[in-house]
Amino acid sequence: MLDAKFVRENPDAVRAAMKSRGSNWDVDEFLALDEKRRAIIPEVESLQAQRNAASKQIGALMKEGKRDAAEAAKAEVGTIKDTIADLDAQRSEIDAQVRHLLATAPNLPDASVTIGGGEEDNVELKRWGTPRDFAVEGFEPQAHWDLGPALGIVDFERAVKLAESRFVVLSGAGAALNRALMNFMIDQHLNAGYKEWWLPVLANADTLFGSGNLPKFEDDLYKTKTESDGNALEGGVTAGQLYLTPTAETTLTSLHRDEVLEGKQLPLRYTAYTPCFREEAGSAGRDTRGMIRVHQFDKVEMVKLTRPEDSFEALEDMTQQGEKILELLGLPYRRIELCTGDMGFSSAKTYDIEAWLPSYNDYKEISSCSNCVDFQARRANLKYRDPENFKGSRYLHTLNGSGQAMGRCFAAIIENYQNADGSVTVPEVLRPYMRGLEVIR
RNA sequence: GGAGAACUGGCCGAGUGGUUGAAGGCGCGCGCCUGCUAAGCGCGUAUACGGUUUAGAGCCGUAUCGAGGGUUCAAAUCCCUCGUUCUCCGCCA
Repeated sequence: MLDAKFVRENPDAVRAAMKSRGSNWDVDEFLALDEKRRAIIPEVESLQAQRNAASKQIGALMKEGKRDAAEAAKAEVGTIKDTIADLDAQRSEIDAQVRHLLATAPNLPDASVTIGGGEEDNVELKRWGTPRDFAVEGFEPQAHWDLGPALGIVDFERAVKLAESRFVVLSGAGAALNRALMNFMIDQHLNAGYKEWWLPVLANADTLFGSGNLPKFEDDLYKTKTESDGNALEGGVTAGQLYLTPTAETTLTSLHRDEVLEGKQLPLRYTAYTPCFREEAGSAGRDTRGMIRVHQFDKVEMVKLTRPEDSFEALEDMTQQGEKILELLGLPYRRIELCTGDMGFSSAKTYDIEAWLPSYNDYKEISSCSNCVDFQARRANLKYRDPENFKGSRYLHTLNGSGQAMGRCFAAIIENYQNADGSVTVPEVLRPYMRGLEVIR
């Protein structure tokens, strides 16, 4: 969420930022509502002050036994009361509108981010590793959606039988490889000082609001209830509604929601494995084959809570931590800095890590690391205090990054490590996690 | 899923319609006293928003006693709905 005060005082900067993102968020609508709101507040409050003072007097008169005087005063206050009720109604209407507007405003891109319209304007920052030249090796590489089923470790058909399309079943060495990836990744993060968590994969509306998934992206989420099940509450949220989490970012970031942390505790570095659930409602027809875009996938997530002044350095560290996983797995990758037009809703700056995928003959996103600065902190009320440096409490900064998306990593491994005979060599770092298995055949 | 009890400031805890933003205690901060330690004494100790101010401090106002709504001139106190916790019952990996 943006700081209302900042928007009020820097409307041109916000306008430019929204434009750079390709967002049609209406700064002027906000300013108009904000002005109305700020006009009505003193009015209501001074009337309330009058009422409170008069009520006190009535109390005093009653005590003195002056009943008639008290009754007269009551009648007088009655008219004030009506005016207050009227203004109050106006205020809560405007408040709701302001809240909704602020809740649907995307974060402001950091000044360092390249201005651009979309994917084509992203900036490649580095490459690591060299993709294998299968032509030199004399065979045509198979895509993971052919290779996996051929090896009997990936089964799309049975996934459809059990659920529907865009689900995956893994078996035998495939299931083991997936589990190995999870343990390998988490161990790497533990070595780097992250703390491991195990989390619910159903979360409530407050949690999804804090991360920025609600209210704008409800269509991307699986829900436990339909609208007709319960009482509709304010904000269109169904009573008792839970959502399948699209990423552990949502829950990891909300762990300290409505808490005030001690500055000494920061930075907090958290990691968690969870399955992730996405409707992919808007992605019909994209990446329809294989396990690149599915409704349920596994991910090991990293989240950091930092002091504001440390967050951009923390983003570099976190991105490197994500890259380290791919380096240890021997997967060629490149790092992309997303331009303003391609960044996610909550992010001020995002690096994507893309792994080489022979089936796409291209790099494909496997990780996304973002600094959300105080955007999620404001939504989730995440604060810290540091009495030696300032009075009271301040919003901290939140960061999140995949480390890594296990399904896409799985695909990258079997494609990049495939052999001419259709077998797949297990990356060395994973063998200890697979009871020593060297080759999947 | 059913029944009962509870939910007050950092913590404990008083408070069933009228100077209660909230007694008292603990904790914490500042000061005093005491030749160490311990004890004692005094003062202070919520947050958000709005106004005032160049800014801060200060001052004024409003809101906040689980959340939301209602009754009333006036609600921590009365009513309704919801949430959470605890106890008992049911079900269950």
